[in-house]
Amino acid sequence: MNSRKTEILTTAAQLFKEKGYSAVSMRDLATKMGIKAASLYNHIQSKQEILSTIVINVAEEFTRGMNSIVDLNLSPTKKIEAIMALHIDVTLLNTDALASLNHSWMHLEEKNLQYFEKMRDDYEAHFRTIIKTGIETGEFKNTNIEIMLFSLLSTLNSLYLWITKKENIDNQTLKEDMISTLLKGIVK
Amino acid sequence: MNSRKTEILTTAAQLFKEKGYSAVSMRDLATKMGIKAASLYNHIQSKQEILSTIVINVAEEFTRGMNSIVDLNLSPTKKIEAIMALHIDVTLLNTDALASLNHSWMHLEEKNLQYFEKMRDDYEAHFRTIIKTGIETGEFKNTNIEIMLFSLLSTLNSLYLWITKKENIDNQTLKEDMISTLLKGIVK
DNA sequence: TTTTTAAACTAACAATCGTTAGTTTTGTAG
DNA sequence: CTACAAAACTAACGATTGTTAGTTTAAAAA
Repeated sequence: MNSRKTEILTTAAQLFKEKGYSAVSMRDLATKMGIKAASLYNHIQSKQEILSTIVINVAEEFTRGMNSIVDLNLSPTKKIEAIMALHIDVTLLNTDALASLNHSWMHLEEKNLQYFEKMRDDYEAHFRTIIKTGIETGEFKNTNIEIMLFSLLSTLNSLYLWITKKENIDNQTLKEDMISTLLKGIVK
Repeated sequence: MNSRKTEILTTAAQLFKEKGYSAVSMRDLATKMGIKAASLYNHIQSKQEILSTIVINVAEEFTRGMNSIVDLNLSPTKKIEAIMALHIDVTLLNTDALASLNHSWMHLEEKNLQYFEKMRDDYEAHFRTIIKTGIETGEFKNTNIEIMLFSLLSTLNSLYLWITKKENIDNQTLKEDMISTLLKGIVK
């Protein structure tokens, strides 16, 4: 639809990735787009709207993905593999937005902040349930569940920092190697 | 030594953890300390000095730790276990500072920025060498080395986000379970 | 050619930023 | 009691912040 607005959002996401939301001024953003700061307001309502659009859209994408996976009739192992594929796919398509999701979400205002935190907590709860089920069925080791959850999530959440440096790895190999490393470890 | 300066640094680290360096004003910091912004300058030279002291100190601690481990006569597996112990110990003692190290390092000025990036790159290179040796000796699987490195590092770097929530886990159990999860995976 | 519309512009606003200068308060050592 | 030093204060600075109001430009529609 409004392609000029899309350009603003993608440019802002790039800048937010480099310096964070607060350190990027509307004049910085305008300069990068080759226009004046005031001109931005022909397309967007506020700086806050830029941030919330970037963060909420990609958060909703994760939420939709997780909700689909939860409903599938799969083993816990296969569900976790599906979650990893979700993260890799979403991260490859929204690398810069994921930097804002990870670093700048706390600058969302009241309403969107609550909405974001709800989605994040629900996501984590679904993930935790899948791991717990895997322990109960005997697929997973009986190690501390929070440590397992945290290890998987922090690696998946950090993907955006690293995924663009490895353009030589194809999507399928990346998924397979990440699944192997995270599920089965690195030692023989 | 100067205890008032130390109070400023720890208070600033708390605020930087919540909102990031750029979003914390000197007036915010002063208010949290119960004084006026101008009074801060009796103890510190600039806002930048606060950030660089916080970040560089803890970065140097990691550098010293890694340099010690590299020199030890240990197997790659044992060296990686030592690195994990290092991260857990440093993170427990400097939780707030690690938030700045992870989120606000890019606001360091020229000289300290280069110094920080050098330490970070050297740290990563040492880590990579240990993994590579482990693959060569047959201790580790022959999976993509960058994926292994990234998985381990991103989990260890994210510890600060999570470690304070788990005060019920004692240090030793935390180390053992993290070593198990990261080295041997979660599936049986 | 005239009209309309999207998207840029200039100029300015009130608020806030990091920081400095100079002064006052407070507690301790002589 | 006096003198001194540490650490607070008030007041203000020039720069930058997000944003608004009103105007001009450029291209498409009539």
